[in-house]
Amino acid sequence: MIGHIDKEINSFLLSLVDGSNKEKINTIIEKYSISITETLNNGHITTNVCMVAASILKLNSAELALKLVEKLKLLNLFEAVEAADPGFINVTLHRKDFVSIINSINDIKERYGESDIGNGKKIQIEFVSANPTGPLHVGHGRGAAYGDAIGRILKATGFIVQKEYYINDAGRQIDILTASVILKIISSEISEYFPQNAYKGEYINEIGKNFIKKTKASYQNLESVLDVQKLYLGSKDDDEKEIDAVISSLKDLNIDLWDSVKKFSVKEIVDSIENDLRKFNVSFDNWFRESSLGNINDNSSIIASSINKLKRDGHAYEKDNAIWLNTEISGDDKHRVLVRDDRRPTYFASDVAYHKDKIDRGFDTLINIWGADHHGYIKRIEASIEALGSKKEKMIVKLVQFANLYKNGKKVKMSTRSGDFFTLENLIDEIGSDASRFYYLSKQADQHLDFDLDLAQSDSKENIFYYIQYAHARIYSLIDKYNKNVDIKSLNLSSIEKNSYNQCDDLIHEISKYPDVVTKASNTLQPHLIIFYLRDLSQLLHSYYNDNHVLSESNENIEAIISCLSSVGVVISNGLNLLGITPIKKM
RNA sequence: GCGCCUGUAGCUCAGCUGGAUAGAGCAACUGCCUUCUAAGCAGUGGGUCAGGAGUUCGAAUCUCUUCAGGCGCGCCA
Repeated sequence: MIGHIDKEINSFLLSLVDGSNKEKINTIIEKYSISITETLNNGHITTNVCMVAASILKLNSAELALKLVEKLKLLNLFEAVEAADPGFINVTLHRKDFVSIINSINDIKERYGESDIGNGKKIQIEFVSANPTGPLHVGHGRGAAYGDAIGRILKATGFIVQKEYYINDAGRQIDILTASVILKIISSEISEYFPQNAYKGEYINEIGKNFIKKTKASYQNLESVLDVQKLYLGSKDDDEKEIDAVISSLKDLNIDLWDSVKKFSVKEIVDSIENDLRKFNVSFDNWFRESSLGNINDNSSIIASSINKLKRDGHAYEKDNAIWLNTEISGDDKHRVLVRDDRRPTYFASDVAYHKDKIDRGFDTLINIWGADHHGYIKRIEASIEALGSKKEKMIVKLVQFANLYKNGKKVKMSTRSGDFFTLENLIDEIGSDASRFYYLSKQADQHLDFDLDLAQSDSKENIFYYIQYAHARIYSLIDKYNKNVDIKSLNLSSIEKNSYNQCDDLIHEISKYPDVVTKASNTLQPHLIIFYLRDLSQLLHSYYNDNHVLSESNENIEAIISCLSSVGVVISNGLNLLGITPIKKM
């Protein structure tokens, strides 16, 4: 129906102007909206086109509205078409058309809400990408839930989506991890030495033990392969220098042991991260390793060729023995170092090469989901994208703010270095994957979130997660009670169609809004819109349920009601699925 | 100092590509379980949308400005 009106509006607009003003018409078409009304008081469909047109063409909006009303009436498609101040047009559908949404939903089920607005555009979403130096914590959980949800939403709206995890398996943090594991192995046998800046969590111990178990044949006696007396070269005055000294002496002492512990540790941690994410119902299509960008000294590597191209094109230059990138192109406030004066590349250099590689892989849009503390990093990456000859608009960075956990009314402390923290796995074990995802997504991603564990487990209406699930469960238990084997599509809708039963009208109106909600969530990358919509829909369902005793209605009414409630259930289920949450049928 | 985010009911938040009387939950008060799940429903009270100025037929929404809070500004990752 909206399609019909849209078409009519376009020809109406063209009739208002002569050929020279086509540009203004396009502006109007871009700006006006046509949508399902907020409440049934204003009919079923509304548009503000006359007000928008009036302001751009300097005409009177009320007069335009009257003209358009006449035109729409001539179509003979609607029950009523009315103008409302100061220029709204409200369309009331024939009852049969208004109700027909029930059958279409029951017909296409899980596809209701899907669209092709993405038009097959290829989008890549890179998220989580936590350093493989320890388990995922609750901060990572929010990015995981968010990235996965927008992946599902974009896919449902016609985009081709790839979800990618970038593994920082090269660089200093990994060296510290490797050193930590080796020192744990030694210290359990030989000495107690452990630098301040090494990783200390229990998981380091576990990795050490597993390494010994799996490789005891080749490294039976650690003392023979590693002369630990030489370890104490490091200066103990400076924590940073100390760990660096330990790293380089461990490498010098036995590079084979170093490499094999490094490989083993990264694998152990990546496996455990993948495992946690699986429990969280998050999967990735691709795991990209920083190490695959290659070595800066190898001219054929991605990282070297990226830097060489930047230098060739005059965007990167040498100064003070380092290589710098001019990032002013994007409004960054200073130039950034790509390669240090000791010829080691910075983290930024890897990221420049990584983004070049992503663009070379042919995506139309790259979505990066980063912790909000990285926002200062956006401009320099944009600059590198432009400098490499692409458009910075290709990349969209979505920032995810920190989440604070509260338990028994108190903030749960989190600190990574001490090794004592609340992991994502802890969270899932405590309240479940679905409730966790729900609360992570219940607020805009770029704003601080207070995550209340007690609320997420409580039995009250305040716990929106269960409020929505309860609505879904009520519908299915009612259908079961009516007839466990009912074929919904065979039910007769006539008593709602004939308006002899209209208590479901608010529900019907609400479910007809759902596709707009999904579209908006996709356009704005905001999954929380779906949560708030589902809460409103659930509220209408609970209210209806309380006021009406379905199974004591006439047979004809029951058939129509069950059919309608089933379509409501489909919508709740579809919405939850877009968030990666499994709808429940029994509480 | 510069950049980003935020300020809406006592509390936690929706609403922000401008649109119809500013919404919801909690808390307070009042009702509803012999009937399909009370993890529910109905009702009452509660607002200078931080302050000011501007653009507009129309501003919580856009612009400017002031105030308040958070975060970021490494040859760290």
